[in-house]
Amino acid sequence: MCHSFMARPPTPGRRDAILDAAHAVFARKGYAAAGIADLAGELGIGHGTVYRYFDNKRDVAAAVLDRALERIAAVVAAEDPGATGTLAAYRTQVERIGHRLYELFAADRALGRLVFFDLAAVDDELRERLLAAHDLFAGYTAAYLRNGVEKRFLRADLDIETTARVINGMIFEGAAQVSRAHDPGPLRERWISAVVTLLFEGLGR
Amino acid sequence: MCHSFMARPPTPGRRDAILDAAHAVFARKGYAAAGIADLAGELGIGHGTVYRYFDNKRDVAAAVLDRALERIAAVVAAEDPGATGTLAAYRTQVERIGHRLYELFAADRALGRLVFFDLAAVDDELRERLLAAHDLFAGYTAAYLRNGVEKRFLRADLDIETTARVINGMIFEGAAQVSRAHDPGPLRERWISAVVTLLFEGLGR
Amino acid sequence: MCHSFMARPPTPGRRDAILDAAHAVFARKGYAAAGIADLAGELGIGHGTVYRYFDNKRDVAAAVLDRALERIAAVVAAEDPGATGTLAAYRTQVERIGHRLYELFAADRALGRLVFFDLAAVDDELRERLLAAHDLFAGYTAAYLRNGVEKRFLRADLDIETTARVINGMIFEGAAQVSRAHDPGPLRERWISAVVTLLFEGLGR
Amino acid sequence: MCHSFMARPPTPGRRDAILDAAHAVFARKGYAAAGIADLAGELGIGHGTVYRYFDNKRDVAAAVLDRALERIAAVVAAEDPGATGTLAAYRTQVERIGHRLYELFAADRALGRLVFFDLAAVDDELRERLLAAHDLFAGYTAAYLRNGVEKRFLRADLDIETTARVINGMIFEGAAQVSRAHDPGPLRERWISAVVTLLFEGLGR
DNA sequence: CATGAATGAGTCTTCATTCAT
DNA sequence: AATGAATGAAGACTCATTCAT
Repeated sequence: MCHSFMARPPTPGRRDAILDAAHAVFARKGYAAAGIADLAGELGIGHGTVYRYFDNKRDVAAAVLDRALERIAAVVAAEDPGATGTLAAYRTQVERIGHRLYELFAADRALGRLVFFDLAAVDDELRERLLAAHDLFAGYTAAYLRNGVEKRFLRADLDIETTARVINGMIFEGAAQVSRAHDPGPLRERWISAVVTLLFEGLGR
Repeated sequence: MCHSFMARPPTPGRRDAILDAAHAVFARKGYAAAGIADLAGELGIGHGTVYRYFDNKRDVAAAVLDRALERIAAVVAAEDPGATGTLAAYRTQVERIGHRLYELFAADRALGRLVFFDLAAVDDELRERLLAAHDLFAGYTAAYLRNGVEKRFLRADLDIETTARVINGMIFEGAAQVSRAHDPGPLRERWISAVVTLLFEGLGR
Repeated sequence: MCHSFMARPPTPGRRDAILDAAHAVFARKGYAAAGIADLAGELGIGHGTVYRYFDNKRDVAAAVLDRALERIAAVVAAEDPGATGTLAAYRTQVERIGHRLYELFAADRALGRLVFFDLAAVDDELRERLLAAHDLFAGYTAAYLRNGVEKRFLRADLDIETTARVINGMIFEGAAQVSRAHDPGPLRERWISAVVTLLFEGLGR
Repeated sequence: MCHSFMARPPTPGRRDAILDAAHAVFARKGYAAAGIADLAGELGIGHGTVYRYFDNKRDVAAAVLDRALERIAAVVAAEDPGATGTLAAYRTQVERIGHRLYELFAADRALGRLVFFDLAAVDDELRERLLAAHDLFAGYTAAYLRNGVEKRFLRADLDIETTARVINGMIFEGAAQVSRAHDPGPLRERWISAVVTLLFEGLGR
């Protein structure tokens, strides 16, 4: 007998599976060139099914972006900004965060392309969401800096807000490079080393 | 001599006018949402006319990107990497470049959106072109660093290539911020100051 | 068994319906002047639907041509070239084929216009396909002639290949005339009679 | 001084030159695919110039068709239908016409493609013009047949009108074959021979 | 007369979205 | 819930034609 009148609940995990597929396909073909049929084809499901889990294509992109940003935020937020009390300890903390971040982008080559290139071009709202994440990340970095200033191991005259963004700019440019690289391994080490040297030792002799 | 039989020559500046319009429209609506008719409408010309100067929509975007990158390159390349012999002089040089760059992005608010968000998403080839420009800009910065190392006012153990990209990351993140800001004036000063402080004085006390 | 989750299957006969419509519309307006919207309008379907069954407009024309040629080939191939052993029997066979062929073109007035005028002008490849059909039809006619020569009721010195095409030329010119005629009835009889007289009795007294 | 106010007469021969170019280009690319710019490009003139000699593209095609049909008519009409008094003389006359006709199509390979394929598909009116030419040619052939019947060297019971078209069908199918052939030489001889044999000796033994 | 820059009507084609099954 | 057939809005692009020079 046919049970079509019973509302079957959404297939568990299907939403995530669609986001995984979208993550891969958007990164491979670009958002504009990727079709809903491509996402569905990647999963072997009917493309109408995508619309049971998302309102429209843009909605999928928004969710992909959100998930990507959450993964980055998880790395950034994993440390406690108030946990360090010395410059050396902060340096170690920065190195640790850097390693985890570059690990993330090295492990998922699609991530960088999505976050740095494709999804911000979808529409104004998504670009704002990306920029809001930048603000969030800058807030985290600022918290580290503020802690350092308060604990007196960082310069008292730092423009904390701006310096936080400066530092994030260095780091995310590095993430972008790691995403591009054929072999991200050596690049990652060099990048972290360059950032840390600059931050803690400066350019001059 | 009789010119009465000569056809109307290509309208001088028409190609540039189309690129100007495209620059504005792509930045306002985004590349995907902007139609050829929007570009033509902006200029009050027939949309078929656009196709006399460009092969297709993507070709317009490519030219817009190239022009944008050339304007940035002109700023980056305006200084002589070998011109400085002391750390103080180099610091002044960095401040000068920073001012000109932020001036550029402050004066043309569309520029940042195009270069940092929209045009890289058009297709693979444009993204590669943008990345090639990054490489080029990194090369310029590296030349400054190399000069400093040779002249002994910068640390001998610098990873020049990577540090160049780190520095560019800081600067271009700043340009992106200036592009976003409602009032870029104060932001620009703070940013340059933060970058310069970091480069030449470091985070620590 | 429960089929409630099955999508709607491809509408049976839809492809043929589109070809029927295209057959009519191409013959009425000509291939170039007919739009995909005309085909769809003829059927009361959305014009996007046409693209679910055909790659593009030219592809529709190719299928229309193939179907038309198959219908002609079915008539030409209905008889057995080796079935006759006397000149009189062959004459009867020729009359039978002629009747069926002219019947086909009289019943479907569009067929002649498509095959003789419109579809060969679509592009080189369709013209080649039409010429290949001519070759095929000439092969059939040649088989009849070869049978006649072998069975000694036709002249031994016939240039079979060329004569086959000569005969087909007569017949298809007749088909073209029948297609044009307002009332094909009498024309058909006169034509078959003229062809048969010429073939079996000659011009002279 | 500039004399642009004086109406300069049309460049002599320019109209024919355009028709020559159109003849070649239409045959090479097909009417639909050929642009006015292609015609002008072939001649090295501005494409606006074409409009000084023709109202529009279709008008060019019409003139090309007319010229082509006139060249064919000239061959068909070169003989005097009443000039022969015996079957043998008529046979010779037919051979002579055939040779000249195939000579025409062999010398100008474009002619067949234009007349048999491309130009009839331009629009209804051009197709009618082609069919009118067929009628005209049939009239000539009928005049030969009528002469033969009157002079008693052809069968009295001939359906002259229809037989004339049957014969023309044979001949023009031959012309189409000659147009297609890489080397029309041998084909031409075989074709004339086949037609003449059929007309004057028949298929049977 | 000759030119070719400009135009925009017209069409094909794509694909996100809907919805009957 | 799942499917994929159907839809049609939307837009890129072509090119015949016009007309200022």
